[in-house]
Amino acid sequence: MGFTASQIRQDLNCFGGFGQQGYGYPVESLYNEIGHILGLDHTYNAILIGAGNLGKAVAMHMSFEKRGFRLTAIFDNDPGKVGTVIRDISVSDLDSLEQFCLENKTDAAIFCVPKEAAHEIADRLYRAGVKNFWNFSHYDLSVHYDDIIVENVHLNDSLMILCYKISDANYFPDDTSA
Amino acid sequence: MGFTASQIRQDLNCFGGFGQQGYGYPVESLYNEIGHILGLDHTYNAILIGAGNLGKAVAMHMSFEKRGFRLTAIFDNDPGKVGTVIRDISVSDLDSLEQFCLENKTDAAIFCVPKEAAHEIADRLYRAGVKNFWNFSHYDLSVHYDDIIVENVHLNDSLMILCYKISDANYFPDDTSA
DNA sequence: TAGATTGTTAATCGATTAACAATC
DNA sequence: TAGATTGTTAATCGATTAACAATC
Repeated sequence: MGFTASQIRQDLNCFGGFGQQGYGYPVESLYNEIGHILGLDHTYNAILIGAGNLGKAVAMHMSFEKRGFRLTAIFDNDPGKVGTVIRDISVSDLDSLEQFCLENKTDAAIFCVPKEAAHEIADRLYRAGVKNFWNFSHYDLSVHYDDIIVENVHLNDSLMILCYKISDANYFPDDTSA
Repeated sequence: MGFTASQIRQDLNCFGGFGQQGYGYPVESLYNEIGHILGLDHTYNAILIGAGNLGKAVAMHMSFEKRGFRLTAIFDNDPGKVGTVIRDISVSDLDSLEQFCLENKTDAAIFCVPKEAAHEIADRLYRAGVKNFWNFSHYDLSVHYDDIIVENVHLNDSLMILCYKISDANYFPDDTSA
């Protein structure tokens, strides 16, 4: 993966000693330990906001259980989508968001809404007590709150990075630094 | 955004001096300069491989023109998808991939295929001369080639990072380092 | 002139790498 | 014992921050 042996040892030792000098690391138990450090053995309840193409893709293709989550509900404000079933979950009306959060422990929100709707819906989630976000919207959620946890997936940034890599390689064809 | 003034100045000066001492930076021309540095004023031709939910979401919601790209074709191996239209582009059969690349300059591939198909299709693209990838597949394309450019969007990693952030915050509630 | 802001050098900080003892 | 591999300290490297001259 391009890491040095030294780096691996340093990084692991931030969390403890997992190997045995002269013998090596026990692969399976180290794998499990890393999963434990990451918190993958939790089961955080997550709700999906937005059942468009992106929301659908995320709902259908992610192995939430392997990553410490469980998808408990899907919300959309489009009446045409409410009631449709995605991966065994019936899409609920966004109006019932607060009620659902009141009745069901909700640890995180997967945020697949257009930029225009982001601020308002984020606000509703925050007031309903949901403060952890997997944010696919092109919107900086951290602007308004300092006690939320956000992991951003900003595809525009990613695409611009690709553009830069291609352009840079074209200008400096022999540069192998990338 | 959490950067210091010093860092902004240092970073900009990697590419030149864009401001005027005592006066400031001209916002609009600096914005354009950054776009130029990133290569956003290019028009790279990109093809989308995979017209599933994720591929559809990417095709429909990304402003390719603003990011230096133009979507020129969409391919899928599912006969049920071939011929359907996504954002004015008719989905082509994956069999015609090589022929298309032969007849149309193709700079990059947006790679929305399942892990199982990734290696084979990446190989076909490489042999057809496509060596720049926006990679949504859970597959490490750089394993086989050292002369390709890859920008990865690995959603599993992102979700595990969120899981870690939540778990870490729960263990150390007063730690503001995140 | 005084205040403000960039360009650029120097100082600081943190992460990566190297080295080596401890251990199998 | 010899070879190999981790744990841990020290050295190196690079990035961030601070400082200040140049300039409006």
